[in-house]
Amino acid sequence: MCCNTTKFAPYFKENSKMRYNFNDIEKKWQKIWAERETFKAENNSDKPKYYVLDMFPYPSGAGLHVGHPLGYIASDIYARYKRHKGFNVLHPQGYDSFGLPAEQYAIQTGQHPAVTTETNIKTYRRQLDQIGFSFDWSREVRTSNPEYYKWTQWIFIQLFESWYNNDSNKAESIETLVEVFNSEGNSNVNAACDDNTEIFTAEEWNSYSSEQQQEILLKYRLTYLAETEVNWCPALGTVLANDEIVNGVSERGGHPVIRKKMTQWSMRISAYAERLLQGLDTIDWTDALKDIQKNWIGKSVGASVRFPILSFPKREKKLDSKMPGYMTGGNNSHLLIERAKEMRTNPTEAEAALWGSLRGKKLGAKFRQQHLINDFIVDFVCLDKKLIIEVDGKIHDFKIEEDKARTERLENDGYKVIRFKNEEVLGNIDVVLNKIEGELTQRESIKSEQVLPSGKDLGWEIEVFTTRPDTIFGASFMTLAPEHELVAKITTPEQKVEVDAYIEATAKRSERDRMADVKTISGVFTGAYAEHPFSKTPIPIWIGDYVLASYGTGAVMAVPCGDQRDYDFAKHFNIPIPNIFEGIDISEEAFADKDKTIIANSDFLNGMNYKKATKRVIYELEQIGQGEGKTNYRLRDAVFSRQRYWGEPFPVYYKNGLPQMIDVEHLPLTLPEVEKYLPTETGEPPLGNARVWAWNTATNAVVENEKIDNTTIFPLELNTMPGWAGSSQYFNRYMDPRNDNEIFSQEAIDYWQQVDLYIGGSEHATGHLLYSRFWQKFMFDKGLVPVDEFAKKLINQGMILGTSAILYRVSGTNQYVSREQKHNYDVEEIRVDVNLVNASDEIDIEKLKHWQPQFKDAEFILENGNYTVGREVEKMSKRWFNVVNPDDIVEQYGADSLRLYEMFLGPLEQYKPWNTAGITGVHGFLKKLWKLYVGQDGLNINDAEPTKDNLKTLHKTIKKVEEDIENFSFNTSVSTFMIAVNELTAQKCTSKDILEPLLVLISPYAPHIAEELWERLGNSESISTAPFPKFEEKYLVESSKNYPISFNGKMRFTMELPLDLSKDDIEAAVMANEKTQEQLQGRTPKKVIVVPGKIVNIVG
RNA sequence: GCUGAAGUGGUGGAAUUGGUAGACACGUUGGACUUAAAAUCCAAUGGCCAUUAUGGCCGUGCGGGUUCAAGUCCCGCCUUCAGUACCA
Repeated sequence: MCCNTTKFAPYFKENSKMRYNFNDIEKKWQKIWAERETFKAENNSDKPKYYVLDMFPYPSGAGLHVGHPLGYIASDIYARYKRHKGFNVLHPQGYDSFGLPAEQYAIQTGQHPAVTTETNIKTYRRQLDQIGFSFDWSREVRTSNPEYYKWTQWIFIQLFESWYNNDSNKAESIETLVEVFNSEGNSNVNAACDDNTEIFTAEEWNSYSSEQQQEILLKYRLTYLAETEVNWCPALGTVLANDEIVNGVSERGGHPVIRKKMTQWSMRISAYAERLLQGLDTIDWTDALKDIQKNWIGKSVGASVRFPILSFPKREKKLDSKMPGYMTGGNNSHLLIERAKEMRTNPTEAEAALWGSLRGKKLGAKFRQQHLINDFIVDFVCLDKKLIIEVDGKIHDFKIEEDKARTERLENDGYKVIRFKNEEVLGNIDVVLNKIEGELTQRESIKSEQVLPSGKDLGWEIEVFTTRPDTIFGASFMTLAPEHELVAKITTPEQKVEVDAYIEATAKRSERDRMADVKTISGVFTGAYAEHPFSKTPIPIWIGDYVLASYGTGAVMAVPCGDQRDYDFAKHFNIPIPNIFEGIDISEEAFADKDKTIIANSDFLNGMNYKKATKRVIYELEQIGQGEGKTNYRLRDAVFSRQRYWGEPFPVYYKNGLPQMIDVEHLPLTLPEVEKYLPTETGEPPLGNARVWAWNTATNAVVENEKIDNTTIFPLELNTMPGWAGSSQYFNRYMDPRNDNEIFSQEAIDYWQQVDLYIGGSEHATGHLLYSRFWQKFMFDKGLVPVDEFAKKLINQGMILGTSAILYRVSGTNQYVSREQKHNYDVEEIRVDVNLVNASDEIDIEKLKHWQPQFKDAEFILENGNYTVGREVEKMSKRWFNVVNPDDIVEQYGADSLRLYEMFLGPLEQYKPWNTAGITGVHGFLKKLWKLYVGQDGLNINDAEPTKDNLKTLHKTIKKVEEDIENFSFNTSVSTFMIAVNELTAQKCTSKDILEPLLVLISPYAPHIAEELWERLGNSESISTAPFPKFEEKYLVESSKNYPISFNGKMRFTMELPLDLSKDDIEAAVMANEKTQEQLQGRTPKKVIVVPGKIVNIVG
């Protein structure tokens, strides 16, 4: 035995070298590529540049599944192809390594997210390496590295220091804005800013305190602090962006989401709405993706119209109207007057705040403070309206009975008493003032009984946005969102109860309920009327929850004849539906087709079409000063704060509650250590747990929290940045990733310019891909990048889906029934590991019993001795147990097989279920390819002159593969390779002139086998930069064509004819053929169509 | 509802401007090799009807239309997927 082994060993060794030993070959070349840095890109080169980028992955604990590499393989093929075509190719890879899963894991285990992330990245790297990607790993970036997020923080500061000038249509330094404020105030500034920004003069600006100025500037900055209503997810303890919510629950984990008000950092992306829209026309992205972004930006063009509010209808007088004068004290006045004076000079904080807003008829009525009424001192009173305002401190909680008696007595005298708590006044004075204002308008003046307060006199008006100003004469009512600020002011006393009840009911309904319930029509009349700008007729004002406070002005002019919702609303509440369309029947439904509209019953708009009428009505509105043309966008500013640990810290500390930026030279501000990754007990973000998280402005260092003195040492921001922060400029950082002085050098960005080809999933359409475009445009405005779109071309690869395996458990038992019989039982679906199931959908019951304990004692109702599982195609996910790992495939078939197979599966953009059944096909192809080059005894290659057939096969392959790669049709080029190898094998081709160029064609797809065979052919340089073979038409030129001969369009037989025959000659030849006569059976054809080189069709 | 994409054998999918529908694979069936299995090779494979090699009919979601000729173009539907959703 021993001797035999020794004797045959050399033979086996030799033989194994001749086999397609993919595991050895792939390891060998991966090592060589890494050692020689074969794919390292230089920032300067004589070659033209090409930048191919993948969306970098989040390194999750589950590792790569077979879906991840799909896009990477496609981009790698393209990158390799471009190298063959003589380009200097940048093809980098990195990790989007901040994110929720690592943090969730940290919360559960206490493991620092950085540790988990590092482990996961190692796994990713190993998995990526074994697939043989041509990444330039020397440029790797990780968003969670301080050296990287230093620049994320830097961009944040740049945004903070900028405002958007709508006149120059670009972002500008905040300094330029301050200059304008100093010299002329803000009345001429045309900026993207908060809606509630007040107008001030230069004098006023200069009189403001530094804090007041900073507060005003925040309303202009491109990143700003604002109290916003956010999507709060209690389970995750964080705010979610709209695109992180799917069907009302969080995308991650599926937890419920509620609306909540919080102070948050926001990004003023809305300033860029129009440019984000226009820019789409300049880039080569798919229409599908552009449409998603267009919809998301949601531009609508129309007009803004202002409707004055009319007087309320008269109501009966109930109040006792004896004139009280201003001396309203009672018998004990002399005792109380001194006390009242004292209280006036020493008001509480809340009283002082409120008085500041009530004094000097600021609300349109005179108030007195600490005034005597009978034997009471009331805080504030408007004698004219007999309205008393009381501001209560904590002590009043214990004097409820006393207060009640006092209120009763005052009300008997005809006063109305409203009470506020200190916190209400200090917390949100606007709400308080709004309520007071509402009360004032509801109460009659005792001085003037005949003239009622009128909205028109007060200058109140409802502003609406409409896309159909041409239908303004069809407006028969108005609807306000229940949350609209005017609602409290204009509602008449008669309607108040009903309106309040409706508002309360709406507030209780969650977004989800509102969404689910689109059909129910609800609303309430406020009792108030607005005046039509042209007809001057009164229009009733309703509230209804179909109007959203967050879009437009939160108010609509309802034109029931032209809008179905308005129509339904009008029908439901019996509101008139005037018809303003010529010859259109609106008795059944509204008519919304604006292109077919001719306006009638509309005064000066009669007889006009939509376009003309719109133009005219806007002109008329401008003439009377009640409206103008306006464009609205659905795109909202993006909330940028997350109540999370594992994210970029904001380079921000707080001085007197106002945010201050840390100087750029002190970046990065690194994440502090915390003991717990959960929010603090007081509900602060996890960074609230950090003990060393204060900023010392003297030393410019992070110091212990105890040292905070608010003079030199200040608290730091506790929120962190969202996931998209780190991914919004990473593509530019790859150009110069190790630069510590700049985000990237001028030379680097000038050389690489922008991404030429970007490949990634379309699920990022309204997230990463929109935010990145926004930041790129900002960087462009700042002169930092040469182009304002970061990716010239974008391809969306489809997702590879899993095929889940489903067991059917009979309800309430531990019995499982096979698929065929499930309809006979009441069953629940249970997903199980797909690896337990064979290709015929039969499960291995023994393995299943060991898989999870619940199956140990389970009973199975079989069908023909087997248990067949149900199948469901869905997203690959750990929780569906349908994840297929690429490692096993690589182990069993090799990386080249995996690469080819993923491409062969179907068109790149298509969503497709993973199914390993076909992988033997491409693996067989590689073996066949190998055998074409390597025989039992060595290479099959020689210098034989190629035959005509050899050349024809090669050149048609060159042509097809080149076209396919340019069109990203990778699946068809795999077929083309198969055909080529099948043909060359049949031709017994051994010619080096054919087989060597063929390797270059295949190399982008299957680089390992190509490199190996390339080397065996005697090449010492890597195949990766070998020139792509040149296609030559002459080898494909044919002298004859096998014409399909069809009769009435149906192909019956074919006929070989020379290509240089004329039409007539072809016709003659075909007619002379006996098969033609057979088909015709004596009939004479009516017509013979001859398309030379294509087809012959005989009609008749 | 609106916007976009798609619908082709048992399966994944081909078909560049209208011009031989089903390339290339998988699977299945039969055969060769083998003690056997694997691997490999050969043949058949859209359906139906015939069968003497030859043939015939029907077929690209459904119904119409344009054309010598339609998977491809036009009109009207159906279904699936994705995005968005009371957006004024």
